[in-house]
Amino acid sequence: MPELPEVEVVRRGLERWVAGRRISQVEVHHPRAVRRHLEGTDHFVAALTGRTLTAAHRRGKYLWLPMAEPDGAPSGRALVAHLGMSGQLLVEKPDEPDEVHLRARFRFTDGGRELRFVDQRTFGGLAVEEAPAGGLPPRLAHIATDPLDAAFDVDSFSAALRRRHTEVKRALLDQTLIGGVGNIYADESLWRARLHGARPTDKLTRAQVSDLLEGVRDVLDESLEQGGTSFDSLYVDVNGQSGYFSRHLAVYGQEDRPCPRCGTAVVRESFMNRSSYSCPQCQPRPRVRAGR
DNA sequence: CAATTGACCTGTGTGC
DNA sequence: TGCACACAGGTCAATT
Repeated sequence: MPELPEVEVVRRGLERWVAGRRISQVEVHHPRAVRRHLEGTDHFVAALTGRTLTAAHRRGKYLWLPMAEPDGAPSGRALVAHLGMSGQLLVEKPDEPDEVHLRARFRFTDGGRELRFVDQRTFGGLAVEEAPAGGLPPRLAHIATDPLDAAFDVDSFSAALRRRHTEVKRALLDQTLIGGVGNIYADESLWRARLHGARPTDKLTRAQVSDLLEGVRDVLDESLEQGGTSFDSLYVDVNGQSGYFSRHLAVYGQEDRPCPRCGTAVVRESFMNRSSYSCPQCQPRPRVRAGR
């Protein structure tokens, strides 16, 4: 599934292959793909047709592409995309056969490769949103910056984290606190920081928060390196999975396999309706759990 | 107001 | 062979 590094790879691909091109035609093949565009499918199509996509930006796992009017003036709006769990943005020759789960297609006035949104499970989606020139769309304002962003503020993150009364894994997954961290990176970061996900955030020391943040930063950096290996291809691909998943995961999906640090068997626990993986030796459960 | 839970979705794998 | 069901999990509305 697309995680932050894969989304960043997609952003780079869009920047390279799509930015600067003018849309000639838009097809929506599944209404659910544009459900976040509240004015409806027709409005979505009309808002994009004839406009130029001028750039590609990312905030957490969200992407947005600002648009320009036919005369070149900024339109004050942007195409916003979220890949959900199975979404892909592909740049393909027009004669490539349609994918089974093709949800939307964008053709361009240059007659070149088209942009396709393919999404098996339709958790992802597209919308046209207000977006001030050079700024963040207000609809994405609640998404916090990520540690790869120059604007990320370590001190305010640390303070916010320790002000919370919740478990540390919940906090890592809370996009209003830190952007871009999903289930996989949360588990990997916690393992690196030797913290169990159920540790209460308000009891974390400054040093533990610092270790945790370093873990997040390292795992994002390393996986971006992996996911980045294929971004030179013509496809704006989401399959960064191959390299990263097989080689770099210490605990995620590694139930019963030895912890790379101490050899203890990794355990899987159910948490927030999803799986959590950890090393019971390196990441002991807290004695007093967060909550009430 | 902060924390937490459930709905949304479909392909894949497993057990009976 | 076919069926039922668990699982994957990001986001947001609804609820506590």
